[in-house]
Amino acid sequence: MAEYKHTLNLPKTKFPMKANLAQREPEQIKKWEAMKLYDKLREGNKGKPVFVLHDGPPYANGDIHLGHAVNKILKDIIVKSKTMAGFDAPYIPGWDCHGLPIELQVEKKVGKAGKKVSTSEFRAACRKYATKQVDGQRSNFKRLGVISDWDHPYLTMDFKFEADIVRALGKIIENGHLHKGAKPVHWCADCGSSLAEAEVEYEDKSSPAIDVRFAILDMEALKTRLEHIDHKHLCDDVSVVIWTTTPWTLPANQGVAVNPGLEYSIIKCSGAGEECLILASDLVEACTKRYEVNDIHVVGTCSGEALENLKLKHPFYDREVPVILGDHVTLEAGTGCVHTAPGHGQDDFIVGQKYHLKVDNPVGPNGVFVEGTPLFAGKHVFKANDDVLEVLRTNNALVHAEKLLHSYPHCWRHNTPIIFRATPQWFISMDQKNLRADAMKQIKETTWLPEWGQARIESMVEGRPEWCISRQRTWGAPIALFVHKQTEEIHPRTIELIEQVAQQIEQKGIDAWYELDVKALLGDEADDYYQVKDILDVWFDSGVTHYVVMNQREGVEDYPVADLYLEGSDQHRGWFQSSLLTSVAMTGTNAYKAALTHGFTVDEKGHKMSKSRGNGVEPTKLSNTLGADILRLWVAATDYRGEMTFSNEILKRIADAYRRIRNTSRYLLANLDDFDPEIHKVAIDKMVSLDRWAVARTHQLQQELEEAYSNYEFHKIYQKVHNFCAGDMGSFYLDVIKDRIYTMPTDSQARRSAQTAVFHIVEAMVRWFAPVLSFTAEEIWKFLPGERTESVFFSEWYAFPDIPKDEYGMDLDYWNQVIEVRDVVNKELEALRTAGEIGANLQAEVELYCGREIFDLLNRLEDELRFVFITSTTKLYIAGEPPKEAQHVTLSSNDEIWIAVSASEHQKCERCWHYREDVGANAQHETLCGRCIENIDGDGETRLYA
RNA sequence: GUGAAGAUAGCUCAAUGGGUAGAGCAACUGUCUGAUAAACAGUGUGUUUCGGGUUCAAGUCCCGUUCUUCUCGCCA
Repeated sequence: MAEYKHTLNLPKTKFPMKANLAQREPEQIKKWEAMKLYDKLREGNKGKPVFVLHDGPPYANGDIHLGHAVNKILKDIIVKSKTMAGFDAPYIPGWDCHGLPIELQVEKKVGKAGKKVSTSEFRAACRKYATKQVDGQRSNFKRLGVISDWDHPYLTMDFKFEADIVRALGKIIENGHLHKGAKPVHWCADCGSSLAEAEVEYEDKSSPAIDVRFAILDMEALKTRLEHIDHKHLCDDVSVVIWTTTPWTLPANQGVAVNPGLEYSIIKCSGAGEECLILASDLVEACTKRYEVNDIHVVGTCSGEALENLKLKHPFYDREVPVILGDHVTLEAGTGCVHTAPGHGQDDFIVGQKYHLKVDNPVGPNGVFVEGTPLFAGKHVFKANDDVLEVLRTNNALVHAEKLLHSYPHCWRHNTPIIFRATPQWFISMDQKNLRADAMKQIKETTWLPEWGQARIESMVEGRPEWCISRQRTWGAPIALFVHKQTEEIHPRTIELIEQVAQQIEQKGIDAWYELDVKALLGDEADDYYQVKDILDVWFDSGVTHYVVMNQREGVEDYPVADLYLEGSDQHRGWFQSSLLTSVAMTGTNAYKAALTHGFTVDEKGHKMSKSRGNGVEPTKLSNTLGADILRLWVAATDYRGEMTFSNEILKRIADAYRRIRNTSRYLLANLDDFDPEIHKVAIDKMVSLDRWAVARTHQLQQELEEAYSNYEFHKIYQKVHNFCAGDMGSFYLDVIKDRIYTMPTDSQARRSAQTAVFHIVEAMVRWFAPVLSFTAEEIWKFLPGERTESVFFSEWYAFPDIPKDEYGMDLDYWNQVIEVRDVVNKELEALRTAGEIGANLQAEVELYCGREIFDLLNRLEDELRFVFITSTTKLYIAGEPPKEAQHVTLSSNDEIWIAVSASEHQKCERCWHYREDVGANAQHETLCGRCIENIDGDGETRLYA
């Protein structure tokens, strides 16, 4: 039976069907390292136009999560696709290494800096810890197939980097943006440090909400203000009532603010004793209800303005505080009278300055009332709340107390409530040298993708407060300033001194600042100045990577502005902004030409992935089970502009799609087993028409893909490549050419023609998905016939041969029409099959009755039409009188066609499986058709079209 | 609570300046056994989150709603 099977050219390949990615990928990574792929790419691409995607540094702490993987894979896809598009695209990875999260981890191990260990020992431990974290994350990123300069990353803790951070600060000072202030800032008692806006998160907290009497001291003054009301209704005791959720700030109270434009009521309550309370008129009802007093009588009303400068008694200290006016007072909650502690609130501070109120801050850095604070010294503020309540009760100042659940700022690292605390801090001013305005201009000069990113960052920069860059911590770059002990002015030679300090830091790291020989630096002035011991906000570190890396590092040394920054959408508030601000402050222009953002990963319910929800996914674990290419394909397939949904079902679909792409590649390779392009490649104008179509169609798709790559629309690439594999290739072209490749003489032109097309297709295809399925592409690359470079990444998009106008007029449009007819024929064949009359299509014969146009169209294929339909016989007729059993179909061109299908009555050729009349006609080959005999014994058949 | 973005078949994505909602995958059914832990063929599927409005006509424009994500926030 297998007599003729050996005369066929069946597909053959060692390319494995089963991907086995988990095992193969690590081997490939080793090969990339061994061949020094990254270095060779830099060398080989020298002189090409440069494209720089500047890597935003992940924080060097903890294992990478899916979000990290998404970010790095997207960057990798872009860098690789740019490389294949003919750019020199260096990719220097970085890590953010200073900062509190690392300090906290190290504290757990060695104890607090300056207590159990010296600060320099502590810094050494931090450096060691960060190094380890970088190593861990780096191997995780490598495992994802990301190609980058892994051996030479930039670390913000490199001595050179640390020195350059200080230099960057110097540049910003030189440009006049530094500002020293003492306003209240977010303060974390656990950190013992100020926090930036970005380090604050709002969470629900239960606080005491209390109403407190501030008795009016000067009744005569009050009466003067209230001339229009009958004074006899006034009680002896009149109090302004404030409402607060932070009782612990009362010791620092310096006034009570009312809104000048609001109306206030003096109400008389009769209870245990008679008293009068002053409340905003609109809040009287809510307040008295809260106080549970029923018997009330409104004595009179007045504007808030009328109360200005009335003297009040502090509820428990022997202190007179004034009534002051402020527009920030609203009717949203409380009493309309606001307790004002300038040291503990931003509005309080601002309004306090107008009235020259004392900025009292009795709270130490650890959140404990300092020694000498009457009644509360030594108590932690949140614990002191109860004590304050007790004291208020004792002093009969407490009107009401309850619990309130409200949104309250928390430290993003400790997750503990933070406080406002007025301390001397360093700021980058947004306005003293027009930083805000200049940054706003630069935002307009920058491309934001998606577009709404611009509106987002504009609103942020427009409204943000000045940037508090000082931290009272240990592990970070120093604010290397000398401040005059008397004048509090920074040293006049600051810029010069900073450079000298930077040079020392470059040699010894940040410890150089603390071991500094101040005398040597300042000479006789040394005693007049103190050295600032605050460190810089870590956001400053990462914010100046544009200065430290771009324009300095090899590969990007002549390149001051990055083409692209690519981060999660949260970085509008983070790195995009810190980079923008520092860059504008230093140079006047932005550090990047375009900012591209991706969304966050969410689970199948659309909820974000987080540790606490337990719905997170470990990318490394995924790589080691399903393979990094599956993960990469998911990243590419997902429209990252919105949320990126990850679920088991999605992953399953992705794995299915992967198998389809892989298998298509495998089949293409299998048909090239005996093909050597040097010897067998058929010139494009000598190819069979259908093969030329296949090349043209592939070329057309490549153009679409190149555009999608340059627009960073990877999900389109996924869709198009997949559809190409399943549609154009699987269900049409590859199915049709089987007959030619399998049954025609090995070296026949028509067979080599098909192989030539397959060769062009796989050459193109392997490049298309190399940026995404890097491991698989590399694997295919090795199986491709012909001379090969070491890696697919040394090549650019495939250069197709110029396709001449088809001599038979069979262009893309032509074949699209044929395919449409093929589809309707297939439907009829399916009906025949369902009826049990045929099995395979080759068992069928087809008769088509059509109008002149379609007839001419199909007739151009002559007898080869049957190969396009994969049927044994196809006959064409001018419509006339179609038989009754013929199915009538209207094509999209409005042309009509009648289709009659039937099972063939002929014998099946053992070799080509067609059912032909001439099977058995030749006595020497009783089971073969004439075509097969010609193909094995004769010169072989001729094919022109399909 | 603010601002922004999104919500279209089970999944991933489409749908030019408003004109009968489309692909692929999955599912199901069948075929083949010369891509075989494959391949081919055929078959459905949607109150386009929901509710209004404008219009001859709305996934598309307007108003509102719900949910999600990012973001902001002195409830003192």
